[in-house]
Amino acid sequence: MTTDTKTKLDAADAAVFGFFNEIGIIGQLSTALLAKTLPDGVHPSHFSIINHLARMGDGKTPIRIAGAMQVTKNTMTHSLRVLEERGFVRVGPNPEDARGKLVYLTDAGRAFREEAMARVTETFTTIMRPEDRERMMRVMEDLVAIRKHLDDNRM
Amino acid sequence: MTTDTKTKLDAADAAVFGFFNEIGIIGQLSTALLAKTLPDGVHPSHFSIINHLARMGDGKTPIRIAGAMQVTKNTMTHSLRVLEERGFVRVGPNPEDARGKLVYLTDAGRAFREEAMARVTETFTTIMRPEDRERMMRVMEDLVAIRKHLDDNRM
DNA sequence: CAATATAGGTACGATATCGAACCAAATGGA
DNA sequence: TCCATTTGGTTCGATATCGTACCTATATTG
Repeated sequence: MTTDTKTKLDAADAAVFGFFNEIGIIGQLSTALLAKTLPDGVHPSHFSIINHLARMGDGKTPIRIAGAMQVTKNTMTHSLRVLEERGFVRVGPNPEDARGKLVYLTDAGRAFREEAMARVTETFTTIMRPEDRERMMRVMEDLVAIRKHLDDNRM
Repeated sequence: MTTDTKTKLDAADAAVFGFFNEIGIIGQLSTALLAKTLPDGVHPSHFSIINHLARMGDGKTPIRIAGAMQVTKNTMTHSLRVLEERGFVRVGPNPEDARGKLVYLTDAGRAFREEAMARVTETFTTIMRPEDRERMMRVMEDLVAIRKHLDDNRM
């Protein structure tokens, strides 16, 4: 029985490892595509921050954004400085905590997001065939569930 | 008709964008997990190179590895130097091309991979519940197809 | 109330990655 | 054959990210 159990476990382990391997490759390829469609000097991580603020609402603290982006607060300090220099975000004081700050999207930031999303989406949809889109729609529900579970169980 | 077509296109576009968004988040979270299980000084990209050589066979040129890893040749030069210093790979001359080199895994490199994979897999399987694994198995086929299509259509 | 602990941010040094420039060997015409 | 082009690889300067240390302000506890 031990060998049987072990064999099953190994197969399951390999499946899990393979899943993350596929995810990693697709993520890398799509991030590379995204990077190419962004203007010079704008890193995918910058776009990701703007996108997050637009989707989830702005007026968040740098720490919260760093947590959501899975980067350290030092990295966020740096990224926010770049975004502020470009006029995409505004960083103001936090009225509720004299130590903290709050980050707001500017009109220029929102406009930049719209434009970038249009270009990126055009690139993506050009490459993806109808059958690929069907595959994407088919797996979406499971992907969302897995993402949520991972998100809720960070270590 | 134009508006109808446009509406459908927008919905499909949003689905494609959403798919890559989910993939990106899962990829980031899993890479962060991987990084935490690797020993100090070993970057996920280093593990990825070793894993690639073990799976696909070693004796490849740095350029080919760089292409597979989606990084530039400069980055590969740097990564291979690190891996060589750690004794995980051996870089020798290419008998067929005096300009080129060939990369081989050492016994230490293979041993390191075994050990790292065991730790990583343990971390992953600890977090993933049975229902998550079912989801993973369910989406694997579609993910592989999408990955292959993206891989064959790099731009 | 004072001392300590905690949390938000920043500064600094290190590594990973990239783009551009460069070198050396191979390749392919004229 | 010889020169131009291509290809494999390195070097250099720049940015993104991280870990550690540090500062300041809030929170906590005696």
